[in-house]
Amino acid sequence: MDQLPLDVGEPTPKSGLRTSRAKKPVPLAELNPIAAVVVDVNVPDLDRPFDYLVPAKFADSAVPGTRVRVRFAGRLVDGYVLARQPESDHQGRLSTLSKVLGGPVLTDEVARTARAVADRYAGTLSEVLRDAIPPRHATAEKAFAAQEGDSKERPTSEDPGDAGFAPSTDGHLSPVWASYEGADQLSLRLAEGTTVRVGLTIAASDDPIEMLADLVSAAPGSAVVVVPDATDLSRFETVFARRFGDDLAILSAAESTAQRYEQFLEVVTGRRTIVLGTRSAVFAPVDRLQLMVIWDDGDDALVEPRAPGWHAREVASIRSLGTGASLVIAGYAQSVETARMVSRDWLVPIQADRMRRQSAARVLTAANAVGDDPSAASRLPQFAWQCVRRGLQDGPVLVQVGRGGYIPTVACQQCRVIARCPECSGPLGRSAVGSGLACQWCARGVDNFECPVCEGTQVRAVRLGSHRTAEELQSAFPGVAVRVSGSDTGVIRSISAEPQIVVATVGAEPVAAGRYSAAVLLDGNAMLARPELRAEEQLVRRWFNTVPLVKPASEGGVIAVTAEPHHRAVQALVRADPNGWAQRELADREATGLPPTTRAMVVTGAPEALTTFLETCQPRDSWRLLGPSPVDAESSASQSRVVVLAPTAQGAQLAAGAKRALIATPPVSDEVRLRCRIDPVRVLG
DNA sequence: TAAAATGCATGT
DNA sequence: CATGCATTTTAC
Repeated sequence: MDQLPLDVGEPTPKSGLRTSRAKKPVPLAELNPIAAVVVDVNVPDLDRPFDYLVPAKFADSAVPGTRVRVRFAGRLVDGYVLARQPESDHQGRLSTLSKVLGGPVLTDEVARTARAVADRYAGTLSEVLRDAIPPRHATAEKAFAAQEGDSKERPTSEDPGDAGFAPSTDGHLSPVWASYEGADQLSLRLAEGTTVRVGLTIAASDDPIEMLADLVSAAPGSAVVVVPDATDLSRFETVFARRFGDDLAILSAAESTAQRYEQFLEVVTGRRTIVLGTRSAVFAPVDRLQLMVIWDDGDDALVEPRAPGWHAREVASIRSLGTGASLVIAGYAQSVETARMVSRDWLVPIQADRMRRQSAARVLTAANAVGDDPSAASRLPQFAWQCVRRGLQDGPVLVQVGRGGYIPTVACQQCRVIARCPECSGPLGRSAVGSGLACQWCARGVDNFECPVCEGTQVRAVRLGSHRTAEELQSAFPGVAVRVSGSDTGVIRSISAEPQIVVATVGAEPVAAGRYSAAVLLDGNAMLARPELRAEEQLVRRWFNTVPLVKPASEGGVIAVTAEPHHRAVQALVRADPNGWAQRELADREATGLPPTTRAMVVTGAPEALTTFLETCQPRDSWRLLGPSPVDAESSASQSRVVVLAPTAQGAQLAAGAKRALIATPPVSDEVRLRCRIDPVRVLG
């Protein structure tokens, strides 16, 4: 309002410096001389496009989606052109694009998806784009451009007559799908190109990779398949490479920068239409996206560790909503989030019929043990020993153990149910002050504990035993090779079909040629006792991921579970009913108001900063605030943590409030940065 | 985030 | 009412 910008060339008395530095005017692009640019500056305040003048020399190269360098706040920064416009509504002086780097890499659709993801997680667009677009590799780009120029017969994805790849099925799926009710509908809708969203639970006896490849084949358009890690990726790649040939691109951060960027360019130019990759591949800029598949969405590797910490499943969901692309969330187990999407009719559940599910390895528990078993309470009860012994008669045996470590939590002395906070149902632990108990989530003190199950008033500490399992087994089976697989001792990928014992920590189970003849799942009780909100969920998922490693019941495959036989997690395994377990867990979360039935936000930082944050955030009455409670920071600065639980219907308000608060909270220099995460992996505990 | 603009206490 | 340093504002 006050000092309106003066006409070009007219010097102001007080801006002599600027005038003397001003460059001679550069001719501008005739058409749409303004570029809206998202600058790579990660400040919540600056999370909006900035307008720049497009010089004539960039008129044709600075198209939407291209990487540019611009002068911003005195610095040269990277950015992307979001759009070209005839004019700007910016009142001040516009700067000029400094450089254009390569061709377009950011499609309009990915930009919109990334914007929605940033909004959902109270992050910035530039943060999300950093995840969505791999770092530029100039050499790879040059090589790619040269190669593109050479090949005259560039495969046109528009051309329906292109015989390079024809769907191997005419909307018909392979026979394995026969036991999956609703699969015909699914393939039909994929073939005709209508939107379908599915929660797919795969039975242990079936091959998920071939099945998911079937779905990709059934869909005539582009597909993106996301797996959690490099191990899954290589298994999928073997099958996908065979089935999709040159249409397949692999997007993974494990590749070299050059390879990764080359694959990305193949995708963004539309030369490859089927993408297989790890979490960031969920943003793959394929041409006419038709199908997204997320494999094993309960795996935490699908969460981007850097801010704003998006989950590939949620990104896929957002992208599906924005584009109408079909969505398949598949796994041997069903995550609670997926169960929720099913219960909200956002996903259609598809799973194998009971007969097919029951065809997997038979599950034994202590309840199956005959007569009194004196060792039933020990770490490796008698029926588990027997399971190992019998298994060794015709193949390898897997012994799955939980991670070691002390668990500072308490359980009912009598019935061993975990002691929980009557207020927020967080786990109770020994209070740091005094001798009482305190909630580890909301810091509420609990003086008079009463077990809601058996009314006991005494508690006991729960801890994991040390991992002597391998030695114990070795001395019990002297002639047998006992190998250990774990992140500390080294992970074994695969083993032969020879009789041997593999002791593996959860998540490090090798694949056995011809499958294991038996498996023993240990430490279930201790893992079920962990204070984390998602401990049981992770255990159930791990168990269901282990079943396929063991021979089916028809070949004598047996799995022994040492955890409490009547626990619903064990029952789910016995009955091969992961969906039922997820439904019940969901109902519990609903009853206690915990995620995913509520949207969670975890804020950590200096106590004063937290106060400011919460004020600006304007929590509604329907939101629950847990804490602030002190967090045991390794650094000397005192840190607190607040957990905010809001109804998911108010997720947008929560994120918007968080963003407002992040802007308002002064960037306390030196102090520990205020951190805010929405729906983090570790919500509570 | 980094520079510019503003604010505030201090000293002449 | 300059001067220096801290805090706030702005960024095309």
